[in-house]
Amino acid sequence: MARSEDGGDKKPLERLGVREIAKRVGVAPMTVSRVLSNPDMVAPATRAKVLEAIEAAGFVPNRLASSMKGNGRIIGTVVPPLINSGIAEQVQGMSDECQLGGYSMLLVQGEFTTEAEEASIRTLLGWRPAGMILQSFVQSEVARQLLVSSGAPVVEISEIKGRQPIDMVVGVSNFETAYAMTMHLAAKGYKRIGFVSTPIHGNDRLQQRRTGYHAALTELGIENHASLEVEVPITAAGGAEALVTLTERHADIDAIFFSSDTLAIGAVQECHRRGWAIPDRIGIAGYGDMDLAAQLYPPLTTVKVNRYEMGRRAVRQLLDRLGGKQKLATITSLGFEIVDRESA
Amino acid sequence: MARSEDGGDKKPLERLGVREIAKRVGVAPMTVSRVLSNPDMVAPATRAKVLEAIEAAGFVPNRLASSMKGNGRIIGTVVPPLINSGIAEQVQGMSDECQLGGYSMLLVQGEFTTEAEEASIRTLLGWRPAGMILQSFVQSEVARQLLVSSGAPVVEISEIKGRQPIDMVVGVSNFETAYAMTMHLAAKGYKRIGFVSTPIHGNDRLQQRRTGYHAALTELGIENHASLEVEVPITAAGGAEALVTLTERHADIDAIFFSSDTLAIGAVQECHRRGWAIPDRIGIAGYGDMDLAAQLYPPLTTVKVNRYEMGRRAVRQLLDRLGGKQKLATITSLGFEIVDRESA
DNA sequence: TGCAATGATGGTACCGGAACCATTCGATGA
DNA sequence: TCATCGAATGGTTCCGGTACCATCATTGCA
Repeated sequence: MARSEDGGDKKPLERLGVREIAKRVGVAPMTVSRVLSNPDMVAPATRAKVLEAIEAAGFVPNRLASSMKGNGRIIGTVVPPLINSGIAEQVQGMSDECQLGGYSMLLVQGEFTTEAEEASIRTLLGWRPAGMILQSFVQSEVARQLLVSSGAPVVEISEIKGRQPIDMVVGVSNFETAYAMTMHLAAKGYKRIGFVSTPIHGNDRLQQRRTGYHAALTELGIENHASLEVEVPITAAGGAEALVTLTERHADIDAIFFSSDTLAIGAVQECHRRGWAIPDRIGIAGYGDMDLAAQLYPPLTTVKVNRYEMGRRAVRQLLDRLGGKQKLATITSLGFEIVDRESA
Repeated sequence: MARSEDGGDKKPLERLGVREIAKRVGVAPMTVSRVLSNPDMVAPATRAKVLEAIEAAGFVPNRLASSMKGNGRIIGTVVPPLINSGIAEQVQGMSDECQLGGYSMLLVQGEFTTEAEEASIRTLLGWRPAGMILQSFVQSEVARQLLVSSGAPVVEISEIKGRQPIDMVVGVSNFETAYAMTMHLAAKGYKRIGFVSTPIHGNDRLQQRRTGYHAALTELGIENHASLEVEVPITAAGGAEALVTLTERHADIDAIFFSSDTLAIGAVQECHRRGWAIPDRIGIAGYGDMDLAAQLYPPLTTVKVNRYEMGRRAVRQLLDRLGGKQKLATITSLGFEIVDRESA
């Protein structure tokens, strides 16, 4: 395709750089650089020649080098296991928005232990990202310090209220959502409502959801019983197991609010297995409104939170800040919706 | 926490580098660099002092700089939308393995159009990754050329057979899996078996699955009818829709093989809605064995492919190559399993 | 006609680790 | 006692794009 006219063209290794291209065209390296980042500063004729040479040589500019001059184009992010419901959508949203803004996304898997979190953040900072997006609040004080002194903007996707954010926050009020769903269930006539979640410890979101559930019950004049709450792994099997546990503990339980659709769907399957009618025998509510929720039989009543949008927004915040559009720390609360379907 | 003893310590910006650390400790920059990458070459006493200074200053070495010297620590990957079933697990596997090997993962969203693919690969190459992992075969000839001349090892996670791979391949034989499942359904007594997939065009995997389905039917002495095949979007609703379409077209259809569990699950829900007994009225088979498949009511017969492992293996191949353990192009075929449950 | 303003382009240093080679020094052996 | 060797450490340069400033050529306007 690219024919070799002058001696050194014959597809050498990847030993190409602006200097090499410049030499071939007969201009200065700076001019080539300008064609790449500020095309308007270069005369059309020159620009065309440079672009042609770039094309012919299959030259791909080294972003590492330009990043070193301070124009980082990496958005770093630490996420919990992608398999968890909702995270994938969120990452998708982040990725899409990154690409739109011309940034690349560096993805680091983060556990929730303090030291793992710190390690993840160290790794990220090593790449001198233009900005960072973190799931839930940063626990480690050291990591917090590192982030602040890095000077890069940070978005925490998390619970809206609570701890002091490092910089910006995007999220929903998990308290509100859970409160609203619990009240919704009560309004539908359910008297004894259980609450099932994945392990709560160290997870702001879940803590807030449980608190919201508690607050609603209290407001309804219902006493909170720890025996109405269960923690299970985030799998369909976990949901089924929780249903079994709770109905064994309380024969009169008439509704269960699951902190994740995955769990709720598992519970619905368990009901089918037992021949229990939903919502007559027991009402089931989920959280997340994943794709399957609406298609489920019976359709799942759930809290709809737009995780994709959450991811997009987080990146947008970052890019706006980088673009100098806003200086201040911001907290963006996305709305939510109680999707009332037939399962409760 | 870190107290400032000598004048210049008081947490300046992020203007730290090996040179600065070296100055503070009273050694040469090279020594600091060695502490970071070849600690054994530095005397324990010196090393300790350097580490202490690093710790105190909150210094995080700049990986961009070291990457420029040829020790890239980025594994780049282009993936289809994460929301698609299975991809999330796979990315998880890749990510875990990357971290184990001390690499960071750059994630680029890739569409399946030729130009989008090319753009994604260009972006990736800009970061001079140590290796790359691509989903399905690369279509664009230009992109292919770029990849080859980049000199970095490439793993395509795709269909095992077929096109000439760029370098290494990890995957399963989609032909085999679909062939096996179709034969399995026939062995269970199903006579008229439909095939539902997401859009096949440009997707090697799906093409091979369909071919496997065709081959099995042919071997069974059954003629292939295009009317037994439907393409729908990869959602539960799509699966339900496909079930409707096929049963309307062929009243005598007695089993449907879905190319994704998500579709199959949607179809199962549709059956519940219609009060159709599974597998008596119709048999349903999926592909992927996602978490929910086993918990579904009735449990879903499906093809189990370990996507997580696939991701892990892909990265492992890359790292082995980088470590010089193997030189040749390899094709790794992972096994699969027909999980016979009650839905068919 | 002359000189400042504008636009296009070139030269060079720099970002921050690390490869490469040089140097220092104490220990060992003949 | 001195040559030899290896371990520890230092000095310099380079990777490749680009910020910064300098240099021209051209144009506008007093």
